[in-house]
Amino acid sequence: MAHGSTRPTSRDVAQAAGVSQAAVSLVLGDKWRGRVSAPTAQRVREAAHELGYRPNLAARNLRLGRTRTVLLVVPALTTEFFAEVYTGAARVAAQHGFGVVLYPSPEGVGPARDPFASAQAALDGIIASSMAADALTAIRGDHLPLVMLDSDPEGSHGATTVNLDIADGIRQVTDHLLTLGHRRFLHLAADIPSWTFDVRARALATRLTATPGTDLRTVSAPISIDAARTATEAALTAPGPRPTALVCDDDKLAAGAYKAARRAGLRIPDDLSVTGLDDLGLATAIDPELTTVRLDAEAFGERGMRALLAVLEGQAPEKGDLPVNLVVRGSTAPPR
Amino acid sequence: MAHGSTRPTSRDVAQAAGVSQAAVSLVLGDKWRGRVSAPTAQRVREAAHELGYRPNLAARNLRLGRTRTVLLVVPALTTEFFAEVYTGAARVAAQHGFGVVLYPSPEGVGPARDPFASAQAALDGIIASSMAADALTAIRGDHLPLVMLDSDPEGSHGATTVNLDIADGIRQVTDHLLTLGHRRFLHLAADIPSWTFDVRARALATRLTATPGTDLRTVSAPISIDAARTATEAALTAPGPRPTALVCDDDKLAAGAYKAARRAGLRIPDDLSVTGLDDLGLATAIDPELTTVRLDAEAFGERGMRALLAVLEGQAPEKGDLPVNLVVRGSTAPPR
DNA sequence: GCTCTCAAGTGTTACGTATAACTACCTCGG
DNA sequence: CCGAGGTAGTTATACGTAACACTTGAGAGC
Repeated sequence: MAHGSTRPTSRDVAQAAGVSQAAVSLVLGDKWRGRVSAPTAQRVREAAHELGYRPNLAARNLRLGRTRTVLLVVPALTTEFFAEVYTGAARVAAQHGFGVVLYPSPEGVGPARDPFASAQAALDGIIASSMAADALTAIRGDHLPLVMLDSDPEGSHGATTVNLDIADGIRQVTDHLLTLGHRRFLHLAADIPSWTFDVRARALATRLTATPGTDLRTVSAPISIDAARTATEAALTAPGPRPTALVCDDDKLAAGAYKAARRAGLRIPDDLSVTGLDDLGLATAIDPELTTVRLDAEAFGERGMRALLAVLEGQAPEKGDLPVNLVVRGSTAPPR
Repeated sequence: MAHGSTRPTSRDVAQAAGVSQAAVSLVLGDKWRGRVSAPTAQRVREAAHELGYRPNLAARNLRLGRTRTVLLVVPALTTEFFAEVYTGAARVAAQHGFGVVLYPSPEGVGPARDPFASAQAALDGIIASSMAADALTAIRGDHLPLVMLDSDPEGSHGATTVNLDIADGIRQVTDHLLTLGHRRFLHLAADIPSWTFDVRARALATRLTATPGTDLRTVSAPISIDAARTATEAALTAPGPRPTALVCDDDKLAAGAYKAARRAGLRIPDDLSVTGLDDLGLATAIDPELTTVRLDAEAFGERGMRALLAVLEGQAPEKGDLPVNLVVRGSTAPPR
């Protein structure tokens, strides 16, 4: 609402066009065929444009009982991953006349603030990343249609789940490293309780226990370059035979590992092969470029939004995980 | 709204508590002192909690004529910079009972889609980055209170502007390089029409023309690592004396420059000093760590939100640009 | 000439909330 | 005993929209 004069309503438009408010609603709602004559409709449209009329969305939402607005709950936007998820979701949403409101759960841990209080919006549904699960207690109160991203299909209390095939990505990474001849593995795990990271650990362990003669150690750190560096440095300087392959839960952790390797005097990939997961811009910014698993974040967001739209229309969402694929770059090589 | 049963309204709560709907509104709106007895108020709160009542925001917004929601228009979220701006803005907003809806203008160029159609929200005001200026034509239609981030204070048609003191940042960078002994400069400029980048070019040129014996060339590229690499590589292999200092419009461009230098066989900082601007996480992920200008994106978002709140309350916003400061790391050294 | 149908509208209502205006009861000072 | 003032509520209304139910006039069909 402007400061000085109040903004025009459909009634003002009606008066300007010399028709009733109902006629304005019909015309602007594109439901006028057979109810209003073409010249009248044109007059209404002109009057609306003349006055700079914009429908009051609060009133429309109240009347219709739905908002065509969806909430996307993500962890803090510290990488571009969820920004791309948002882009994909918003694109599909726009095609269906929906809007997407982004709710990045506050950086710090602890139970998130009420997303509804923050994103003052009235909502039709929610898409939430499992990494922002602490926000979900507040969410589950309202039992809005809910789509969970990268979440345990079993433990999601009936919410629809949309997943990337992360396990397959880790299998591809592991096979790549095994084929190169690596046997001693270190897993740099993300120190965040989330199904999506459990999957990584499980897939890696499964593959390696099935391969005789291999060895796996694990170290974990919060997802930050500094924390990853510290944790990796400790692991690399620990007693015992040094691992030759370092599998990181994501690209950011890998970037931290690069710095640890450098400090420890190890060259990548000659002394240590490193892999990431995500394929962020960061992956090609560091030297050598990172061998990693490409996740199509936009497609992920699109799929999530399509699933939610399906739920809203009472249809069945698409099944199956989204494929991922290994991108081999310069950070992996046969062990010396 | 849930699928099966309809969700409870304040009238349902009233009935459950044995009071009128008005009393419920008073109690839950915390305006009951002296109007409703304490035991009754308690009963109402219990009934509301029991039923899982959530006020219908569409109805509230309609009634109040304001939404306590603000739109933040930013360029695509390809770095964490605007994510942090959002964080700061959202924090201040939450303290005042406001929500922030994020509208990243679509990646592609061209006039942006109508932000209102996308973010279905009814809005009280707008904060917009000058880098997303193409979205503004649609915005200026509704004359909502508007705060512009990093925008020309003169040419903003009366919108409030909130700026970082980028010019001072560039001055600090330039002085640092001059003190180290550099005389031949290359400016890697962002190929985006925006006041914030004009400021950089002007500040750099001003400082260098005031310093006899210096030389400045300029090359520009879109803000992407690959584009920056290509442009820089061309400039570094051009005929004539090679620049010894490369001033980049932001950190991402600097990361591209690193790759160009590597390809050209130049070592940083021995053969070429490089500076960035932003201090993204990227700045410390690359090797050597980047000398850059630290922009406090969260403070920027906070300041922007406070300015908008001031405008909404008819007060005068804070004046003065936000300070920035040089962070010297390993990418700058005296020329050989 | 009468009914029937159809086009082109209009009148009215409800969505759920916040609040202004009102009421009824009680207490207490004079 | 009366009114002033406070307490504890209630009733009624408006916000702007969408859509249902209704009206009116004109022409078609017989």
